[in-house]
Amino acid sequence: MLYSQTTAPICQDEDAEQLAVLKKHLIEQSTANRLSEVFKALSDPNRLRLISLLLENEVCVHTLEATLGMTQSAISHQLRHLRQLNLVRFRKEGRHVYYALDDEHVRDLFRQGLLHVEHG
Amino acid sequence: MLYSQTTAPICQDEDAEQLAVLKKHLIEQSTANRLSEVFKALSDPNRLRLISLLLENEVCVHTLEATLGMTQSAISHQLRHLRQLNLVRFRKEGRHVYYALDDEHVRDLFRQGLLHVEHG
DNA sequence: ATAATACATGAATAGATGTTCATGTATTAA
DNA sequence: TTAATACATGAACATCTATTCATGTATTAT
Repeated sequence: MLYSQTTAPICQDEDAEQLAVLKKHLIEQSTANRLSEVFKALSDPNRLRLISLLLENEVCVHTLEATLGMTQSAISHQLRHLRQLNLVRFRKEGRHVYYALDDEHVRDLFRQGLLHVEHG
Repeated sequence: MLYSQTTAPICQDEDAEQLAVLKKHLIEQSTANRLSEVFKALSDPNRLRLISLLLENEVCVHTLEATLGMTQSAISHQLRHLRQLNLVRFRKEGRHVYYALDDEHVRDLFRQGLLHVEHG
């Protein structure tokens, strides 16, 4: 078979039953929204570089700045974004603030995506 | 331990060796760019709904329109986007055009993301 | 040939997103 | 207490993105 689909091509005027099958695959709008939020968090190159640093370490903002070559402000804004999505946690210690990734789903998706991109 | 990181907190003025370890985790800029492209493709709710239909079936545009409740134009634009990223293939048959997902990485990421979102 | 169907596409537009700039707060050092 | 360091945040701005609107092309039906 040229096209390795599990079912035949679906076109509504041909088979009404197929249409019903298709509709079962359609994800809910609310599911789509939540799913897109997760992927959106991983959709920016600088945010991905930031996440790659937080993946296995607690790191303070200043060190992120030095390592990423982004401005402190840009990093803080990105961290705020990730905080609002509950994807990172932070801990204040003296005048430092340590951030770490706090979502296993994102960690898993990041790693899987990386595997695919690196040798896919 | 309160924070289950694999290494100690990293802050540059405390330990230069730790900084070197951290830098090894930082992904390349080009890797970040390519990775973000993949996740960006999955970052829009309507596109996710569209992809959910193409995940296991070849479907023609008109049926996508009827099922998704989006305009034909919006769907065609999204399909063009996915085409340019080589994420879908298409096949013309008479006056119909059948689309199908053509990237296992995206398929895997979609499914994994869905699992996490649905019962995570 | 003419009309209708299926799909594509450029332009315009509204909204989202990421960065910078300026400034503010909290903690430590001098 | 004064200065410096570490970080946060609002506003402004430029860019990107998704949709709509109008229109175009190709195929089939009449």
